[in-house]
Amino acid sequence: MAEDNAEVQQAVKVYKALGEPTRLKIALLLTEEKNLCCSDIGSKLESVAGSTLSHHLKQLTDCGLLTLRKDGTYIYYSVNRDMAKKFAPYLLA
Amino acid sequence: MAEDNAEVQQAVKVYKALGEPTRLKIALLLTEEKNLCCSDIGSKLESVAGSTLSHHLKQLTDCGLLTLRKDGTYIYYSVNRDMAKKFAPYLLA
DNA sequence: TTTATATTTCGATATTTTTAGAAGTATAAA
DNA sequence: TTTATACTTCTAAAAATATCGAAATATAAA
Repeated sequence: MAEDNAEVQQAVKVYKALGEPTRLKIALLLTEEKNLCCSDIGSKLESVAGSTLSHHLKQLTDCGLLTLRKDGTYIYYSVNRDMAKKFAPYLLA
Repeated sequence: MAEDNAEVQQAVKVYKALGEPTRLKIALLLTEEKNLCCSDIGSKLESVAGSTLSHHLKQLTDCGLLTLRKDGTYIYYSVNRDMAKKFAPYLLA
């Protein structure tokens, strides 16, 4: 299949990441306010275990939608706007 | 949560639909060539059972990404370009 | 009316995903 | 060094999803 290339696989990953309510909310939170850390995000969601949140953030980061910056024990996340623009501009609207 | 509204739920559905390889390929096929029917699509994919294909098409239709037109025993599918533009312009690129 | 074709629904299984608690790692603060 | 905080990894269970074959439905063709 012609479409079966690396870019399509990345698109699948991005859409899979966004196709889950908690993760979409995280992505939306991070378009409103950049540089939130894991626990900031956790406090803005309702009852998500830290380990669960960690998995979600990993998935969003692995697909390229989020970038991170480490500072001490904190990890600050932001949205990669180019990725959002390309695959999901709805996030930025 | 402020983001927990109907539009976000629709976005989740759309992204969930696109976050699976076969369904993303179907969506891409239909942006290249509109008005394909279920069996046309099946013949362009590798080994997907008709019943499976039917489920995928239902999911893509239910989220609003595809429209359909019935003609006899055939059902012709097309991409809803406004939806694609809003949520996943990558499809149209 | 019988037969064929296109698609859906049902029933069941296999796989993937989500979730969370416990334990682990890493950095910072006391 | 001890203690605390931030986050990750491990393990395991529960929930959701994908898949298919068989049966069902619907329309068209013979």
